Formats: sequence, structure tokens, C-alpha cells
Amino acid sequence: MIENEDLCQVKFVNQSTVGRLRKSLKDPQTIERLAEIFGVLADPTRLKICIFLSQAELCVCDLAAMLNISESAISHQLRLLRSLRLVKFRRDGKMAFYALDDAHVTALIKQGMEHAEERAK
Amino acid sequence: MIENEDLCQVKFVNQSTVGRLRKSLKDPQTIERLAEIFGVLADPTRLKICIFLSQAELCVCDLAAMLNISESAISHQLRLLRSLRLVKFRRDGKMAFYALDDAHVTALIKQGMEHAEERAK
DNA sequence: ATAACATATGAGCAGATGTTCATACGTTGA
DNA sequence: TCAACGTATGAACATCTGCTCATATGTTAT
Repeated sequence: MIENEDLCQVKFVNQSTVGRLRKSLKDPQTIERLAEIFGVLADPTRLKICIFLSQAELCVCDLAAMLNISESAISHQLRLLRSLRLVKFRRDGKMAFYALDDAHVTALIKQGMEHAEERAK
Repeated sequence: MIENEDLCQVKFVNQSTVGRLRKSLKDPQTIERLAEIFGVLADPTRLKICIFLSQAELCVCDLAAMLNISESAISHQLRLLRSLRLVKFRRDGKMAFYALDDAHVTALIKQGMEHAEERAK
């Protein structure tokens, strides 16, 4: 018996299953990045921003108006999205236009929507 | 000009686009639920729990051992997953066996993994 | 130049979140 | 009946998070 200290004494789930699953888990960095992406979409404000930016290129003040939130708050969120390279942006004079730059995010939102819509809760 | 107070004066994005996007946004409850699911997967511990439970039925102590975390912490997280009806569980004597009970979550993890794995960052 | 404007950013704050610790509950075997 | 065990849960705590407010930066028009 190896590495068995923490496993409960009565074992129904066979040990090989536990060992197999343990090994199949991706490395910590990948898990971290995965959690990170989900974290981006876990905030309603940021989620809405991503939804909008997946459909059109928009400026900060448009987003602020659409979400009924301060431009500062939007700018902070966009800064986060920029740091994760999830959006691309383009300056045109005073304005800054943002758009989503990660197809996976769009796919995640679409996928998640199926879950969200089928729940009356 | 209707509902134009907050939109910036210089408009390049035409107003109809903003209006159209605004209307296309799902209702607040759906957005909330969507953000909620992503929130579940936004924590590394909970994410790993979901990954494991999508592959096998496991008890609390197995999860605790696999994730190298206290059984209490696992139990708290499982409580959350239960409240969101994302897991089903079955008692057998002293043990409690959990398994994932939402196919969408599995799909989300799979989808997200594609994003996470293609980033060296 | 300077005023108005769109955006960016740092500090600070309130609320949310995840873990630990102590303890309780229900089951099993002696 | 009682001790050991697996699990559950409430409270407390430290950390994280998202917003606001004040202020800064860069651009445009006068």
C-alpha cells in the first residue's frame, strides 16, 4: 500500500481509479489558467462586457451606457481583459475601441448559456 | 434622439448597433445564472473537484486525499455544489459518494481546457 | 493655450469568498 | 453503550474582488 495515509479505511472506490484520476489531472498551471478564464466570466459586469464585445467593437462610454455603470468601472474591467489578452483594442483620437480577441471565450459563453437557460431554479 | 444621455458625443459605432446589442442581451436572471456557473469553476479547488467528479463517483475523503486539502474544506465545497444541484450524492453507511450531475459543466470544462492549453502565457 | 472630453489608473472601501477550527451528527463495530 | 470514523456545519479569519472617487493622460476644438 503506497500513498494511502489520507484515504479512508473502508475503500469502495478502488484505489486504481483514484490513482488514475490523480494522474490524468492536468498540471497546476493549466488548471490555474482554466480557473482564471472561468473567473473572468464569473462576474456579471465582465460577462456582459464580453458578450457585447463578442458581437461588436465598442468604446468605453458605449459599454458604460449599455451596462449602466461608470466609465471608470468599465475601464478597470477592460484593463483586466487586456492584461489577459482576451480583447484587442484600437485607439482613434480620444476614443478607444475594444473587441473580443479570443474565440474560446465566445464558445464558453455559448456553451454556458445552454446551461443557464435550461434552469428555472 | 432617444436614450442618448450617456453615450459619448462623437459616435462612430452607430446607434442601432448599440440598441440591437442591448436588446439581444438575455434577461438579468439568465446572466446571473451564467455568471454563477462560471463562478463555480473559477476556484481551482472546486474546478478540480468538478473534473474528478465528472469522471468517477468519489467520497469526501478520497477527494480530500486527491486534492491534498482538508475534508472539511471539501465538504463545504460539495455543499455549494449540492445547493446548485450540480452534483448528485448517495449515502452508503458512513460514506457519502458524490458525482457530477450536470452535463453542461463537463462540456464547459472541456471547452475551457482548449483555451487553457493553448496558452503558454 | 486652454477648455472640454474620452479614457486610464491608483488608493481606499465594503462586500464576497475560501479555508481552518471546533464541534455536531449519524453509522459501525467492539 | 461507547469509541472510532466519515461527514456536515457554523463561526471566525484573512484574502480577494469590484466599485467609487480623485486625479492623471492624451486628444480635439475653440
